[in-house]
Amino acid sequence: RAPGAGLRAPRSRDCPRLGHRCPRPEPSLAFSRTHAPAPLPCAGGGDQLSNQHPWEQLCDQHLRAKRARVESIIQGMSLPPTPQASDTSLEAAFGHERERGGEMPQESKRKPRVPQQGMGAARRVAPTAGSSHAKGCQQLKEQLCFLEQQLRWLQEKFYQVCDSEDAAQTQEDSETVQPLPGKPQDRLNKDSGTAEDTGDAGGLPSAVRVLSQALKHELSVVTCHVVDSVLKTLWPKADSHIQKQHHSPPMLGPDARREYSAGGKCRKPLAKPSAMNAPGSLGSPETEALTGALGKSLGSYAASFSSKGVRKSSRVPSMGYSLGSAMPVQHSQLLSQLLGHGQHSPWGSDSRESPSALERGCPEPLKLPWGSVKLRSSIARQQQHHPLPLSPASMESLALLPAGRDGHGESLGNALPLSSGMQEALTPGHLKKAKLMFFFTRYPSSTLLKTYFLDVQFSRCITSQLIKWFSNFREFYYIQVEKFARQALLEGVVDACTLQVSRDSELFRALNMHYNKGNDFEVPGRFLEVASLTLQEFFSAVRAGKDADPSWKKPIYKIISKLDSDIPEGFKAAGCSQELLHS
DNA sequence: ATAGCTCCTG
DNA sequence: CAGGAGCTAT
Repeated sequence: RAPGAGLRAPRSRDCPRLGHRCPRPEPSLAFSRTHAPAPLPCAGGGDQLSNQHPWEQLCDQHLRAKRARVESIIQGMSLPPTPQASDTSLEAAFGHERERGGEMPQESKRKPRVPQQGMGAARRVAPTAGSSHAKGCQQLKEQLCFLEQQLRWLQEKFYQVCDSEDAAQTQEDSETVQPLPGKPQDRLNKDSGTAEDTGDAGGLPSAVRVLSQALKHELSVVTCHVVDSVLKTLWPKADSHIQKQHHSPPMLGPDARREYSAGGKCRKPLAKPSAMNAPGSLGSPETEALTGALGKSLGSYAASFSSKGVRKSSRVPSMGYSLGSAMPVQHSQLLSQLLGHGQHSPWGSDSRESPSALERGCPEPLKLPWGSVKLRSSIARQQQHHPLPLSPASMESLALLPAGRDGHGESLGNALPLSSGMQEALTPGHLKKAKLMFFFTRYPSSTLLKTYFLDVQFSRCITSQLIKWFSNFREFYYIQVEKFARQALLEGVVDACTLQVSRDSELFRALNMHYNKGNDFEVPGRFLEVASLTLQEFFSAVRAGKDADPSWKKPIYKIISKLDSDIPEGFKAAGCSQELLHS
């Protein structure tokens, strides 16, 4: 592969460009083998392995595909783990896929096309030796990141179901209400611990319990596989160490997991070796992977929101499809747990109290009639029987659930996630979110987009539409900047450096008006820097008369394309889009 | 051959 | 913001 192609690699399209409205969504989204992480743990028709749970089959296949991909990537890499290895550690995977300054050669973002005429000999960003390895790492990072987000998404969905279930039961049974209505893990433990206790007439609780176990199992299995293969890939030495304890990948014993945890720096990025991840801690690898990756999450995001007024706090996207204000405490707890605060993430506590869930391999849930028990329907029923104060967005999200789509013969693609709220169309909330994301990234890769719009079922149309959005954003952005650059020139500005975009400047207001209409998001300072630089570049170019060249903007685009920064993790939150909508 | 970009238009 | 044309790199 050519050196510069790194991030953009994962593509799997086979039909010409599409507008934003597809006549019909392709039935099998099944991200082809070229695509990195499939958005769903379900890819492939999965008819073999009939003794396995459908989920498990799908996941297995998915895993095999992923493994194959990883291995092929590795083969393509010149093996010597360069010093970059430390840099390409998993940390980067969950952090900065692009560092400022573009010192990562493999991070070839969209290379703005070199002008057909102007720029002459295309000057690439000299990606050289080792770039293929780094590129491979980069891909792995993105894959991991993406997969991890999927897991997180599932996790969130799962707890939403638990919450609604729990709320309903407390009402029905008139249970003595404790000060705190019970944390998620409490419910979980109750569910998975006591065998048939909660099973009631409706059958829903038991279904949820079974689902809980299945989910936990699947998540842990998948995560283990992925982490394992990545480790194998990047640190062959560590691999040999690990394999001693870790022969049968799917089921990890507690010891193995502990060892695995202590496995060292490889995982450090996933979970900072602090309190909750102390070597002796019982957190399973998957737990730490999740919590760790979430760790740097909403804090920074929350900080990004302006703090005028108490109300602002509610603007921090919380759990999607929240069931209203009925259980604010639970939700905030849930949120903080998902973010890895406190030593017990839901999953961690689960593996502590009932590690058996992992070890026994819980075959029981495998017999669950998945077709009949849908998360969605359980939520819906909940809503009917116990109408909770639903925000419009929540209603919307429910309304958009693929309820009546049965006509499609729903193939593999949407087995679980779709049934629990995956959307096949982009909503105004998504648009708003995308606009805010523009403050951080002007040139998001499709992979990145998939990572941040977890609640949408990606298809080529969706991808194209999102890309088109950002293209439109850029267009507006550049037009505005150019306008102000020319204006400055006319006003007699001489030194480009004096052109700085502040929050007071008109340019900023124009931009802010478009991307942040309600002005309820505090635009990151970094964006101001980027805007300033763009302004200066335009100014200088125009002043130098470069605008005579039809493609005079390309070099500027190229510069700006390197200035993308990380998007706060909070934007990945499931309900982010909806929350933003009425903020 | 095509994904993704810009440019232009409505 | 979407659609389409045209271009480029892969």
